[in-house]
Amino acid sequence: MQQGKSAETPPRGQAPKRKRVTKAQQREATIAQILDAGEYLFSRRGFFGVTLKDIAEEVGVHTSLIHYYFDDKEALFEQVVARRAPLVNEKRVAAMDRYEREAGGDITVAGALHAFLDTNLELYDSGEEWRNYGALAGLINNSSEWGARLMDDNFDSAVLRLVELLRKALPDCSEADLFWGYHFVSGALTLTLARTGRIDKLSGGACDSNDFAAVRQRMAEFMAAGFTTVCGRSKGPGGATG
Amino acid sequence: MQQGKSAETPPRGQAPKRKRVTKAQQREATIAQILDAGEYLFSRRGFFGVTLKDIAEEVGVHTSLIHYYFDDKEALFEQVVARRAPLVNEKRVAAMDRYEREAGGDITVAGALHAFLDTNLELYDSGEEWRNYGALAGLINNSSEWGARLMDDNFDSAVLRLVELLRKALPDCSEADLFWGYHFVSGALTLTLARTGRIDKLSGGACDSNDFAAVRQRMAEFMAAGFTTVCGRSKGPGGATG
DNA sequence: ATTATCTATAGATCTATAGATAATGC
DNA sequence: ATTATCTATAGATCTATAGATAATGC
Repeated sequence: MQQGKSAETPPRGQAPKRKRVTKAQQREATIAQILDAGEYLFSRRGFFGVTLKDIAEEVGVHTSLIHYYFDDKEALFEQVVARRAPLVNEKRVAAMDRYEREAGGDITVAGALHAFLDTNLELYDSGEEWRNYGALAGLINNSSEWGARLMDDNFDSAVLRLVELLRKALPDCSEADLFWGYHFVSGALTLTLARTGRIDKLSGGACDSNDFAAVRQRMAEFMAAGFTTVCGRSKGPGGATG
Repeated sequence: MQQGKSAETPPRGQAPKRKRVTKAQQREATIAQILDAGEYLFSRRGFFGVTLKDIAEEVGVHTSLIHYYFDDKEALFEQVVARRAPLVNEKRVAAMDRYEREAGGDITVAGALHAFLDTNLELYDSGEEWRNYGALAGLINNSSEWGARLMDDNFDSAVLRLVELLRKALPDCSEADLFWGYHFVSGALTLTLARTGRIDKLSGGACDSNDFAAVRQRMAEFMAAGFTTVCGRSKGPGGATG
């Protein structure tokens, strides 16, 4: 079913192996291939549904090579998750910083959510590796303890920055309302990233799991209205529900 | 770590085995225990993270007994999912039917969502078995193909009934807006059911993953505001955002 | 000399089946 | 006689390690 180790097709779109490169380059390239393959496979079947052999075959190397580069399966999984998280956070924070600067004192819920979500949805739609990574995040976010811990470790900082903006937009909103609101956003976002295809079938074709542009057109406004309503009031004139 | 096979502690709250019962009763009891144990374990670690031996030990029987009652591991998993789905759907539909009857012609988005969500959140908080089942649904909903198919097979009917009500409340809303809205609701709901504990830590204690009453107080109104805003207009006087 | 990769294998599972045993059913 | 449960085991993995091999590094 998979492309196997045919020398013709370089696995997962990586460069073909061994082509006049230094050892350091070769090392980095192989590690990246293993992480890519793990990301791809873990995103479909979860931690326990993937064997090191699956990953090794996807890359076209022997299983023992994975042990050469990674302590164990769990460490590999955590590195898969950790690899792209910093860029996710940087982009989120950069977008929110920019928004805050441009908004001056007039921060709105919708504005903050647009900054947080739109950049993010674009990133997670910007290539196969990001689509896989998003689907993996979707799985992890709905998994019990271990998943919650991984989400904490990797994504909390930027999320707290969002909540800070929301707090400025809704100064009278309770902490519980703010964080439950974020919880709803988080569930909706990670289900989107998971691209399970459920909404496609359910909607009889009106929606397409892979149409992130459609999500961007709706999600920030949808959630902003929720925050504004639940928190009981918008922030003064020119409120957030536009 | 688990309670093992101590004869004193009946596993998963089931009745102790073999107590003057007919074979049919014994059969049903054992099957129920296996499904309960599977539900519990699958909800924490997913399909691949649980072995038949894990389940057998949790129940206190031999692994081969699971094969006696179930074709294979996959069939067991599907039966775990299928077992409680009819009751979920019945309760959802009954609540929505009642709401529609009582509302007369004046169906609101918030009313429909309250009917769908509140009954559901209550059910999923009504005992350990329901908490486990909800967490399992949370996992499945964010899993790729197989998960989406299981959700379709088990939960579509009641969901389509909800969309029907929403369509009546928002007659000018596009199908895409309706179903994307449901997609957001679905993600938020299944993350809630998963009870991962993430929001507890993130909010510094302001929220508690297990406080479904707090979710009930917020979720329907939050989502109703989202639908109403994204669909562009509410349905005439006395609209839905109250 | 170092290191990227492979071969070989240990030891521990895992799912599933065949067949034995010990109850209940009638 | 039937059936709920257990014993024993086949055959297939799975993770991980030890040690060999074949490149690059200097």
